[in-house]
Amino acid sequence: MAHFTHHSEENYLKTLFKLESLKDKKVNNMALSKALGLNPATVLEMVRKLAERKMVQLQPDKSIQLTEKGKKKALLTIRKHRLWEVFLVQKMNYKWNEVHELAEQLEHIESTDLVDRLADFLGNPSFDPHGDPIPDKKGKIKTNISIPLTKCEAGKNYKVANLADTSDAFLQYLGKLNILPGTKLKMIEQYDYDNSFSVEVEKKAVQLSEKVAKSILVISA
Amino acid sequence: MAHFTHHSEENYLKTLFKLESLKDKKVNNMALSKALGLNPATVLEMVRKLAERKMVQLQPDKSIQLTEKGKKKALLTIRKHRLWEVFLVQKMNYKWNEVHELAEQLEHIESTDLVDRLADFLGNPSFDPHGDPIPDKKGKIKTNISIPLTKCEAGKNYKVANLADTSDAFLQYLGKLNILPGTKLKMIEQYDYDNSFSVEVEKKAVQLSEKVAKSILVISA
DNA sequence: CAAATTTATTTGGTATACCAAATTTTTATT
DNA sequence: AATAAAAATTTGGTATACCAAATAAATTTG
Repeated sequence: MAHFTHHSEENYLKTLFKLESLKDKKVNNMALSKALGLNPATVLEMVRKLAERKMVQLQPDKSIQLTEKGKKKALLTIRKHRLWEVFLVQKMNYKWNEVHELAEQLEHIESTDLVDRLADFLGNPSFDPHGDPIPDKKGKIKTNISIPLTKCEAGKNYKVANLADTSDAFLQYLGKLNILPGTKLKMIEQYDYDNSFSVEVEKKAVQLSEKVAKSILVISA
Repeated sequence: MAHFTHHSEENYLKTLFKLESLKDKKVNNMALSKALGLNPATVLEMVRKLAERKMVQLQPDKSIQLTEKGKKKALLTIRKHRLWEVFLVQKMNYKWNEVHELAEQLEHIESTDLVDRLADFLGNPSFDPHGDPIPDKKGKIKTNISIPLTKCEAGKNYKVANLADTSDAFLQYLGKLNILPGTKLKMIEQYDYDNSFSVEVEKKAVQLSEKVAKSILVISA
């Protein structure tokens, strides 16, 4: 019985990794607690255990930093999560917005071998259904720093790097909007109403649904 | 965070179900403890909780019996386990004897919907890679009481009911041995040496490898 | 049937992972 | 710098799921 020994460890590391890479702001106990939805006392206790296990380092200024070991484990957990998401969408016919909870469970299955086989089975995808990149076996994320349009900041300029959906229908639709790999665009804003986006392409405003936006991968420009 | 609330519950119920259906001997605390590999004190404690949850009933003679509710949950857990085993063998290319541990983890994923989709994805198989029957969505096991030859008792007579492997190669091989659905045979013994079997078919002894035997499903005769 | 053995049960602990309510420390803010 | 606010930390608990060792009850057996 594989005693879920460090089942929650993966959640802490994953969350920590996301917080670290999100902003360049240092991660403190409060931020981590909020992100995990747990009591700060609990989180502090756990972080100390993670420090004993050399997964994180508690800096003198009380910020929490992943060690290389911790970062690697975080990335491998993210890999598992995202591959299972691809599986759920591609093979189990879930919609991309329905899979998070289930992937959250599946990511804790302990077997790197299974994950690698799963990756092969799925055709070694580089992106999950949300457009987020999937780390490789060694925990390396494609240095391809492209992000889906859904994660862009208003007012900034980007260049289309890649498309997560390569179906004809999608490509033709984008073609009509004059969007293709290489196109320069500027994020205007996201509308709360339907989560759609407004972007500027060749001096003209274009409306993009969330579904479309998440499949357009861009890099800063 | 789905607190694995009754993660171990499934193990207890599953094990209990297997013990109950194995022999018609009643299941006591000792037997269950041994089967689970846990301390009797632990098991007693847990069984009492299961009784509170109406999953089992503690009989006056101290035997432990599954309620209908408990039996159903046990069967649904077994369903999950066996479907994941099929997935691991058919899609992840594991060998049938390598999948138990992993299925043990996967069976605890909470989502009946996923299990049903998985079943569809796998073509709604009736047997797992070991030849054990897979309960349906409602927890019903095919009343088809056939068991793989690997589970037969020496000296008893059986009739071939079904084949778990329907590949041409397998059918042709069996054909040469004069074994096909309907054939009557008698189990002689299993050899520890290579786990192969000796059975009597039409008064002649026939040697069957474990691999072959597990795909031959029989009923008592 | 009484002793021996096996089961069941109780008791006192452990580890993990949580929380709420202080309290202390740090960081603003005026 | 003094105070207010925020963050960190401590303290005392909880629930789950385990265990070992002691005791009690039931069963077997000579």
